[in-house]
Amino acid sequence: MTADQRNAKLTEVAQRAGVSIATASRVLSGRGPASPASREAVRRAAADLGYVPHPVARRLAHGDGTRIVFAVRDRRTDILRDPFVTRAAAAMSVAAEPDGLGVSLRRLPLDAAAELESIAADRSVAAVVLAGHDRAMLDHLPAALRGRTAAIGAGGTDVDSAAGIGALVRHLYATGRRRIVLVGGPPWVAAARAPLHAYTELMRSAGLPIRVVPGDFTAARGRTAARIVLRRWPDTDAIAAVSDATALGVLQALAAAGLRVPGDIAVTGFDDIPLAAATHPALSTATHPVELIAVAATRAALGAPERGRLFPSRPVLRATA
Amino acid sequence: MTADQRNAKLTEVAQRAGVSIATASRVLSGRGPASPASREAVRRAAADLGYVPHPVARRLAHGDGTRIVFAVRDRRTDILRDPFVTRAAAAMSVAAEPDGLGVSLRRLPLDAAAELESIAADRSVAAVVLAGHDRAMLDHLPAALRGRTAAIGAGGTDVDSAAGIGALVRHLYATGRRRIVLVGGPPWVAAARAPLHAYTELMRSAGLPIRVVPGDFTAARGRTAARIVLRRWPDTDAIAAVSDATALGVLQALAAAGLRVPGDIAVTGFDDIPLAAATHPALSTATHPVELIAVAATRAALGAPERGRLFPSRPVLRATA
DNA sequence: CTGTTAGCGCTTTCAT
DNA sequence: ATGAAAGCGCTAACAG
Repeated sequence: MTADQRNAKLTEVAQRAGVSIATASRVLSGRGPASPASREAVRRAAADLGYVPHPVARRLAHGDGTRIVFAVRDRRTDILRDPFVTRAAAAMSVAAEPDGLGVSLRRLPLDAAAELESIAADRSVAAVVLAGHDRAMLDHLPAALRGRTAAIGAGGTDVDSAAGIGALVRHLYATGRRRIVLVGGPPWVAAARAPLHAYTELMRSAGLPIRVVPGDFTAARGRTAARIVLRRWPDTDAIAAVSDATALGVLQALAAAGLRVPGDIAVTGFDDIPLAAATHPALSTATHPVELIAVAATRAALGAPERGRLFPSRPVLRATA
Repeated sequence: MTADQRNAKLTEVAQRAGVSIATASRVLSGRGPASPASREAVRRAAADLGYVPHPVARRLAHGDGTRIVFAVRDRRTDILRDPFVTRAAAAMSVAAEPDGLGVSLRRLPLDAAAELESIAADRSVAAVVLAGHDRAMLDHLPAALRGRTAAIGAGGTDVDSAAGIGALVRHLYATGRRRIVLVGGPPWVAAARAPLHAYTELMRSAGLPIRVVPGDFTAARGRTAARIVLRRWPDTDAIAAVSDATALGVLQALAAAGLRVPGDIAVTGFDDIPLAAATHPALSTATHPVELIAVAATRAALGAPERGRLFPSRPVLRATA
């Protein structure tokens, strides 16, 4: 590999291989026919010259974009700093790297019609990954985005949160808890429906009271929610939150209220964030393979076949329940 | 704004405005002269057609890339899932979005010469942001990368960790601690030098023993480090870690050893991660504006003037010290 | 100030 | 199987 100063271009490779630029292109891009002979010649020439194709030129000729937009719908303006979002975005940035694609992060307001329209019109966008969406959003996607959009959450690639939360609630029940409160997700997020449904069904079939406080996945909301719970249902003996951050907020508020965990009240989270194991008492929760999901969604957005896969969630029982 | 089906191209805008494509380009790209008259005509035509420039074509003509590579040098293979990295990457993804640039994440081995060379040869790369680097790396940057590379950490954009750690150590001293151990960063990271130096100087000038255990910013290493400390220097009355994750690991190990914090041993972290406030006891630490730093580095890599800025770190005293 | 004319580097018909 | 040539959409010398 005779490393060259300036990057060689396709013309030079073709010249050196003694073929036309068209043939060189066919060989190097892997599309179209080429005789074994010229195939070999081009390969060697490219290697000799240390040829690196120009991805931008390639994409322009193809007519496709150079970046993946991860668009997160949320009312919180700081949602793009949320650990779930940053983890997913980072995983996407890793997954798309080999393709020469970068990822851009955008927040979408609850009504995102206009934003989606402008994203669709931006020719630098290769694909879009959505999160925090509702059904309407998925159904009214701009035509130009169809076929190159994937969603994380309900209707797309998601964690099997129903199974995860279900397992935790069942565990709470099995360990004697009967007044179990769910601190759920935001009502306007489609993905919040599944765990809520799982909880509701379990409680109903066990003949137990259904007690739900809506949340927003934050620790701050967890603190507030816990206070609401204590005031509204003083006999509560377990709180299941749909996010670890929320659960930690709950733990704080309970401690401040002088309650012992799990003695007085058991607490569970969801996500199994790294720090869930590092707190006192260590949090019982269920796994959430965010990175795997983000990568799957990215591939789906880029046209990979399998869509709408549900990733398993496994309960991790530590000290709080 | 007569929204059009297909994206209009510059030719059509020029045609509609009654000027040449060159003039239209000059007006729309903002470079080069143009009479107020044609300026206005082009603007209006573009608006009428809902013209959105083709960023990829633009970049090809300009000869510059379409993505920012955030390259993190570390021996840990899972470094790209580290909260610091994901936070920084996400912030960069937000910052670069308006420019139509995406970000890609890559891990670099300790000796990254070859990788940097290949990044330099990749024409899709607009700029590079480095982290976890050492001096040699910065000095031997491929020529093609000079002028479009910025670093997070020593020699680049960084938090003033010396001031932050210094303030915490001084606080420990002021509250009566005399056997203060530092759990530092990895020796092969340039950015780990500053806090170590700050600690060492303070201890030396106070006539106190210098006790350092190298770390790697992880909670696991914090646990190990704490055990080492207890064995090696049983009289230790304070442990200052250079990362919150590490400090949490330290807290765990101390709790497991039956020691009370801050009664027996005070503990401080660094970063002020959101969960630092949510643990029991709440962690005393110092702020680390990761997002601001990442954005500044991104701009620097893209050619903004100001480089090598140091961002302030403010102590946040909670319960552990 | 403005239009003409080459590119930017690669892909892809369309003949041969 | 292969080459010539026409784009992909925009930018930037270079004359006027």
